[in-house]
Amino acid sequence: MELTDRKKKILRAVVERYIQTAEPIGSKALQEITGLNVSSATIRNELADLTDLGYLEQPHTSAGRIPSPKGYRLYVNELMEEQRLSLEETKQINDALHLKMRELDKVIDQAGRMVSQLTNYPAFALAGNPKRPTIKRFDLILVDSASFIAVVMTDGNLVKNKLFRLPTDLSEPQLQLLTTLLNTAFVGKTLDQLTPELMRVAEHAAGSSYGLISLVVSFAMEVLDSMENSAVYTAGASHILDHPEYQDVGKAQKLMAYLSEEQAIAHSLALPALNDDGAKILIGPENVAEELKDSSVVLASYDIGDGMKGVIGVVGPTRMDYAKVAAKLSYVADGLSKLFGAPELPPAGPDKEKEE
Amino acid sequence: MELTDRKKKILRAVVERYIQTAEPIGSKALQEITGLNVSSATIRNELADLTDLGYLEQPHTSAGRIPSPKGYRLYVNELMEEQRLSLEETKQINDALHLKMRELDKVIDQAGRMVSQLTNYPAFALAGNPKRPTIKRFDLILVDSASFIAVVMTDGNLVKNKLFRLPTDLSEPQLQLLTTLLNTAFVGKTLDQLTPELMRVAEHAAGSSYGLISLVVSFAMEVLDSMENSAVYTAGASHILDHPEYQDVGKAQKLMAYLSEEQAIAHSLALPALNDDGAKILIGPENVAEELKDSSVVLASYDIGDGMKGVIGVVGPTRMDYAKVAAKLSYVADGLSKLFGAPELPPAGPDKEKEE
DNA sequence: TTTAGCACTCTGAGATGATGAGTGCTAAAA
DNA sequence: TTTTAGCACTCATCATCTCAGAGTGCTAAA
Repeated sequence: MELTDRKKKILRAVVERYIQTAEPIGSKALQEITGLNVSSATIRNELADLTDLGYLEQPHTSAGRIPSPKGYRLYVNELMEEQRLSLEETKQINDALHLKMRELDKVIDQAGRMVSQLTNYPAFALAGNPKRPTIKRFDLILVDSASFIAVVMTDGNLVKNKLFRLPTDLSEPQLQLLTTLLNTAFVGKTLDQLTPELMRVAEHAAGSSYGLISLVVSFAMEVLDSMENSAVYTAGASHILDHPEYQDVGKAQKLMAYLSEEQAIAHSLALPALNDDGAKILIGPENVAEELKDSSVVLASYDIGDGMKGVIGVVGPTRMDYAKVAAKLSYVADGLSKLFGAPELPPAGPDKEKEE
Repeated sequence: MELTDRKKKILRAVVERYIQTAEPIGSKALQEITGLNVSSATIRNELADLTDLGYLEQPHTSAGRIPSPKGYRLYVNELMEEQRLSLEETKQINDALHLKMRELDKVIDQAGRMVSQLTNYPAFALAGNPKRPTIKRFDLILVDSASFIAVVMTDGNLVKNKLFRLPTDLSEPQLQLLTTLLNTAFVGKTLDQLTPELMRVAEHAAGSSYGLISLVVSFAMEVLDSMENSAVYTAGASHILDHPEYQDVGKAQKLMAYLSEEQAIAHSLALPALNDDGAKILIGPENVAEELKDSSVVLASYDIGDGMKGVIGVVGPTRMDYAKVAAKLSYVADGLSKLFGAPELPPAGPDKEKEE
């Protein structure tokens, strides 16, 4: 059954007011802020209807009404107006995004922090890989006779390195041989395909430096493993204490403890949203995790390139300012997609008038 | 003026009991737990003395006594017995330390998390460099005609890399030339010494690929910069809510906000302790930071090698179990020093009976 | 120097009652 | 049929009060 326009208008007023004040709102106040030309008694009747329909709740008999999760859902789906960010806000985000950008990890971490600061809610961010990552190439760099650097590049264009210091000496040709060997034997393989048999074959081929094979390969396995179990970056957990719904320390503690369970966030919350476009809003009991049943989550996904995607999101009370948060989050997610999509570099020449 | 033995015994009992219960303790209870064969009235007299001397405090006229910061200090300096870790505890720490260990950053982060979990207090960890870092060598790896990997190694044996994708083509000889050029021009320089003039000279020498110089060098500058402004890893902030002194949300919030100010932790707290050996304990007002004036901090430093050191620490209420925390922290710090000090690798051959 | 005794202080937990916001219902008005 | 005014009723909140209990400081005797 569709709600009448008047009911919608009242519901919307309740939600928006409650988002601001965190206090139940009564018929008289609604009469004023809705601008409807009806008496408070009429509004009371409407409120009673909305309550029967499950859109509103009453903390106690003689308090005003607050939105129920169902009420928020209707609000988000139908009543909420898309929020435009102010110029100042977009500028702020752009500036932060174009700050120094190093490794993928750091960018994601930084983006999470920014979102948290921007929204005043705790935020999390992660990169997820829908395919199983594989190794794309190996390079070994001789540093001195007893140490070398292994550089491993994956098909997601992620590059990791590690410095190995050895108890024995090592020569350039030896390293060259190893590099060729590694590249022929292990490139294109997923974590599972790096079997002990494969290792044995390669080790055999490596002759006297067979021990190094397993060292470098186990480093490569670590890299692949860390890509599959994507790291989750959280930021701004202390913001939950800003909001009156978490003045009860017990509640705050539960939520904060959940936020530090990175794997829970990754698997039950973020990864399922990896392929949804736009902002996704999960209100109270819509959340799978028990700890989030009376909080809400807003998520947005972004493109990293090479088939990789990422998710960034915030957690807050159900009384969250969904319109604003969703707008900011989408904007940041778009910004990240663009950042990753853009060629790494501006055209080779910097802004100098030099010419050879 | 030295305290009498009896006074010390009483003070110690007050501190240890208060650490356990977080509640003021009165003369009668002390009479029992100290085992002193004197009446509660005598103890009352002693308590009055200790209070006059500033070692104890009274929350209100008719409550028991609690230790003052000065009391804790005396306890920590003279009365506290060194805590031995149980076998189980040392095993737990060892296991955690020998987990998969990738990059320096991750190890430090992981160690912080572990300490937090171990002590139930929020923890932080960082690496600090007493000298100004310099670049030790550059390597460029051609990936395909339009992209290459820059590998930068610093004198702290830290290796970082970055993948560059170019809008124009690139050849192996070109890259070789660049590598040589970078290594001759910029090795051994600190961040400050990478002047625009130096850049100009090198760019000139690079001929047509002069633009790449500035790209790689600015990456190197980022690396140096990130080493100077060492990252701080914090973990377990939610633990502060476990303790009754932070049931007041306002207090908890202030402390949590402070904990997320990484630079504050680094500069005013951790780095000054970089060269102290053993555990360092800062009680309440002994802390420089305003936000920590009624909390305590326990710190321990560890060796990373190559002159680099690191600090790991926890933050908690002044009513912290100093003995236990200091013991755990020292143990972890020692473990880290050993971990970093050990040659990266076991002897080249793994545990196989193969021989060529 | 120690102890017993006692008056005194102060907190914390209940109990009590007034206040006021807000409701639901009824009956009249539109 | 919908809207409105009127009114009795409910319930949280706040301030006030009392009371018990824990713990103290002081005095005078041991």
